[in-house]
Amino acid sequence: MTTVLLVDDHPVVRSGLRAVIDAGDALRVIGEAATGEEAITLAGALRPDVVLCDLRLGSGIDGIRTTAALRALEPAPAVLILTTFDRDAEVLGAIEAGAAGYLLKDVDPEVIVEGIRRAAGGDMVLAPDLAARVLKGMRSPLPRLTEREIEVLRHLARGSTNREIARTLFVTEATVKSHLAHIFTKLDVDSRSRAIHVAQETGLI
Amino acid sequence: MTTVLLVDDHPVVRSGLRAVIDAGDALRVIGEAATGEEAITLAGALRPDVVLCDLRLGSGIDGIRTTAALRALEPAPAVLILTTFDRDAEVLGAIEAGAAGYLLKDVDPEVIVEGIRRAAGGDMVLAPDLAARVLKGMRSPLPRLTEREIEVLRHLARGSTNREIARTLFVTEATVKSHLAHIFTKLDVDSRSRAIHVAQETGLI
DNA sequence: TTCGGCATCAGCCTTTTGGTTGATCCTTGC
DNA sequence: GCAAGGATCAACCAAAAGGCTGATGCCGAA
Repeated sequence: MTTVLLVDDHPVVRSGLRAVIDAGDALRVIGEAATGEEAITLAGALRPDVVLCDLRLGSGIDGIRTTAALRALEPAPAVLILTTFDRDAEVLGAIEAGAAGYLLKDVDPEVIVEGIRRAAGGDMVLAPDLAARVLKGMRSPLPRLTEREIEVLRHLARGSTNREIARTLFVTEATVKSHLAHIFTKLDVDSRSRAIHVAQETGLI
Repeated sequence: MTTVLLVDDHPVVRSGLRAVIDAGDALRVIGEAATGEEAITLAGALRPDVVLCDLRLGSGIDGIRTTAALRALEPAPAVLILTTFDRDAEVLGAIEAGAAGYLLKDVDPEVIVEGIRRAAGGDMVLAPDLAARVLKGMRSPLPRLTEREIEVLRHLARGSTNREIARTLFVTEATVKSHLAHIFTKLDVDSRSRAIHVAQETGLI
């Protein structure tokens, strides 16, 4: 019997997953968590074979950080990411954090069950096109942004001006412009609006 | 016995809702639809008392249009909107389309069951702060944008420059700037980035 | 028909952004 | 220790964006 811990901030989704998973004989849900913190605690106590974890967990730590923390446990559960969109940045981030793969939320129940069984068996569970990229060692077409750049990007997406960003980050406008120039180059755009768009499209923020 | 039709493009969410709703004695799920079109067909055939409908339905018509079509049926089911965010524009749009209210997906199962029961009884089901605005006859605090302005806003959100927007809409940059000035005034912002942010926050686009 | 809202455009001016180049200081890895 | 990458800053220039005022044509409601 493969044991499963569910992590999703929506009770309804948890109920649905539980119904789907417990329907068969091979899998059993042994716990539910609404937040990443809770998931880590519960996983330590319950020692599930597989953790099925939503990428977005409302407030608190996100699915990627949760994955990293879960994989640091001993024994480490297989972590399967549940997501609505197969956005490059986040999914690949989760895989880099040690996830065994991801499932799209809009697939049929059987696919979810099958995915969990494969993850428990040590397989990678990925959509074909993404699997190809991962196996070829390519990260997403988007270069990595540094932490600071992501931070600036977030402020950008809130509509902040360079001056505002500079003030909040306690740096000069020159520094902000420098970060932005790097961000633009990496994202291959030439305006803040388009940077915001690309960042949102790719799940960078 | 109150009958319920579920409309959500995610099978897992439907399973969860079914489990939650069928758990009690008062409600019974009599059908599930993955799209708005399917929902309208099924509602006509099954005549549910309440339709629980996700606001976002992937491809095809959205929750608002679905609501409008459902309310045009005879007899019309009570339509309860399911959503992740209580974004003004969309939720109010759904209510204008005849929805009996909305439920946030992250509430507890009991709240959902209670909401369905109240909707079946003809009540409005709204979060307190929004209820206040609706009852006071106020639409959202945001002024209405014209169609053209929304159109410009959409291009804006894709990161287009004024020149690009002008070209695609076959007008001059002066016109685009004029529309933008109106948009900025109405949204109470002073930059395109912030306009994008506000528009996304409020579900305007 | 007159008025208001909407879409269209123009000119002028200031501010903000973006491009470029180059520099310093730190940390980390080899 | 040195190279590489990252964060920080500066100065200069060109382009884009934004603020303001005002004008025209169209349409529908009062």
